[in-house]
Amino acid sequence: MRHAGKQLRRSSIHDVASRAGVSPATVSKVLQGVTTVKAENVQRVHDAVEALDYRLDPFAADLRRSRRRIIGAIVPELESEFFGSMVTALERLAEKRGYALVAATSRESEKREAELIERMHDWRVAGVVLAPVRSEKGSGTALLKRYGMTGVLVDRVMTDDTLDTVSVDNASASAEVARQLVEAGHAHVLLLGLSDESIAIHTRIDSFRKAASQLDPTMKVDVLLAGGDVTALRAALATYFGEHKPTAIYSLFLKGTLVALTEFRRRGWHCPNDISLVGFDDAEWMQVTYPSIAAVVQPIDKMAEQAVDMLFRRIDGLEEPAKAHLEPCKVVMRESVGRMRQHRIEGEETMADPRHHQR
Amino acid sequence: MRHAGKQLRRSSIHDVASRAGVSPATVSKVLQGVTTVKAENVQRVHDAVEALDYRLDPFAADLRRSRRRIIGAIVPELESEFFGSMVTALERLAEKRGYALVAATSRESEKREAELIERMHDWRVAGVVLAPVRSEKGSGTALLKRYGMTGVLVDRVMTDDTLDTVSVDNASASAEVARQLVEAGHAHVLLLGLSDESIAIHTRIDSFRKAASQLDPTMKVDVLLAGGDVTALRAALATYFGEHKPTAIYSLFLKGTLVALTEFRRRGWHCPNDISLVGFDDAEWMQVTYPSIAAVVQPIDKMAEQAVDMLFRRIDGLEEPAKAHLEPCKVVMRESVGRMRQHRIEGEETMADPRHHQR
DNA sequence: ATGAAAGCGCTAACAC
DNA sequence: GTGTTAGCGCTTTCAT
Repeated sequence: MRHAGKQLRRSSIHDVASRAGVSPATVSKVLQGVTTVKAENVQRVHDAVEALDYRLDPFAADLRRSRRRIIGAIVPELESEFFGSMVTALERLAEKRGYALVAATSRESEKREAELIERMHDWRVAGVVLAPVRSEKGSGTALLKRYGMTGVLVDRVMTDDTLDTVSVDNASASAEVARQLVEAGHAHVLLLGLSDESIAIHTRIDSFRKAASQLDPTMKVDVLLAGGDVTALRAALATYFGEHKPTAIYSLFLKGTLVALTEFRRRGWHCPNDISLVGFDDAEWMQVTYPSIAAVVQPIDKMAEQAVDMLFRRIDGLEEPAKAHLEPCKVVMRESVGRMRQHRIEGEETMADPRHHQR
Repeated sequence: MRHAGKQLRRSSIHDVASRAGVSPATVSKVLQGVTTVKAENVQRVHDAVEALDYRLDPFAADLRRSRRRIIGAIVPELESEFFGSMVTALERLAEKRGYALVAATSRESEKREAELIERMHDWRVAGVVLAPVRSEKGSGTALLKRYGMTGVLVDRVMTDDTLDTVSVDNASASAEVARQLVEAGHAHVLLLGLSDESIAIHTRIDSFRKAASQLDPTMKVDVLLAGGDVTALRAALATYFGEHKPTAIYSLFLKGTLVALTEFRRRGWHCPNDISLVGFDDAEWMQVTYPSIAAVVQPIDKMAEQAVDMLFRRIDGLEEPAKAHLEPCKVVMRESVGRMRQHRIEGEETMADPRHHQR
């Protein structure tokens, strides 16, 4: 173990070889744990490695092997804990299999997503986990196919695909939200989302509708889908509240929950007194605020596990039709959802009268 | 542009060369924009590239050049928006200079941090941006030096270092918090943190103390530093409240703010009526909750810019003593901080009586 | 203006 | 058991 300053050239396998008095090939064998090397030479190599502070260049090795021990991850963003946790989990799982994970953010841009896929292709990654920007119709999955890359899609459901996908059981989750809202006596619910092409979002909407109308045919379900960004949604919600007053909001995604809370603040409304709120996506802060915010929690680690499993099955050469894996969510009701008085026993359509106290 | 299935071998520079009827060397020149190539051949090469869907293997190129166009980022975690935003910013900045960023999480483990530094070393990255685990005394910076790697530390102040560092002006920020708290009439403040070795935290404490005692010599400042993890802090805070009742808490880090909020909930306390709260680190949710939470906001993008600037200056060969860069924070007061009645005019030491309303 | 040759650091046949 | 040889895909003198 030698202290090194700024080295001009790092020692290579040749240096180790000559110091150990063997050939580079032997060093390579020792380093890979091939057992057919004479014990004495194994020792000499190890000594040389130690003396020279030698470390193998994995890229050079991979180059020769024509097979990169890297898997790529492309996520829309890293600013919210969902994808942060996702990447962390993927990293751990990939490393467990001897691969390094390189993550990149598409920053919600389809163009950048495409560039990143090309970069991963150029890097000859063994596989890529792609969390597509917004729509799963995106060019991303097409590119993956076009390049013959092995990949799996996460956080989006399958469309037509020849690609394995891992996502959350949106239908069941939404149905469960509907069930709980109906049971709590809510008769008018607003679903809040962005009008992207995402099938996931539409599944959330449709299953909510279906479940709700089954459990309470009279329930009124509004859907507010703003095009574009969060600002548009904020404006749309403000307008909506000018004319309607649902007893609960079911936000279809995390930012929607924030938008709802913002608008509540602006109007001086409080959960659950004035309105109830439950959102898709959980976050750490949601349980410490007052009121705590009800949420559909996605099993991030499970999704990551599934994704990496499927990916490596493909990397290992499995040939079989693409599968769409669905992981179940948990719906965690918290203080932001109030119970309405006697569900419609006297045909009443009055406003909230939660049993929960505010303060 | 040809549609490819699973390719057995991607076309290499040789394939392009032979298709274009030139040598690989010429292709390489064309690809690098060397101007001394005959226009006709330039065209032929481009045509061949197009026809074969050729893409250069950057790792092979880097290998030959003995210089990897990669910079590494090592962060403690990606689950909170701070480091997520940091990595996103670093990625953008690195790419602007033609480098790819590979990020990895040390998961708050010094051991893993060391392993990651070694991996970056093995990868021959051009430089690394390291956000050290907890203590900046960590082995991380030592390893960086030992390997002669060029790197910069972020989010931690300089200790003894021969390494450039970029951090936040903790002293000014804390002094400003003290000023605002004193001005709001607070006379007893609890500082809440983890007892890691971090100089940053101690700076925050010391400057708060100093500023506070200057502005109001009678102010009582308690400091609660729990060893280990967040659970320990939660317990310590619960105990502390058994005996003391400050009028405000200044949380020294994000998780502390969550712990404080948790404990407030458990006790049924509300901000700012029962107690005020301001925390180091801002988050998106803090402005939409009720009450909104006051926070010291760190200029993440600025820090990233500084870090990348310094890093590349070193990569480009600059030799000069390491510098410690300090970026100023903004202190954003929000509803969680209340104003106490007439600051001690009649020697009163009564509890909160905020002018802000709760609901 | 171009190409042959050498080589970045490594691995894998295949002889010996 | 071990070394020789021949690359992986690229760049870069250096002749021509």
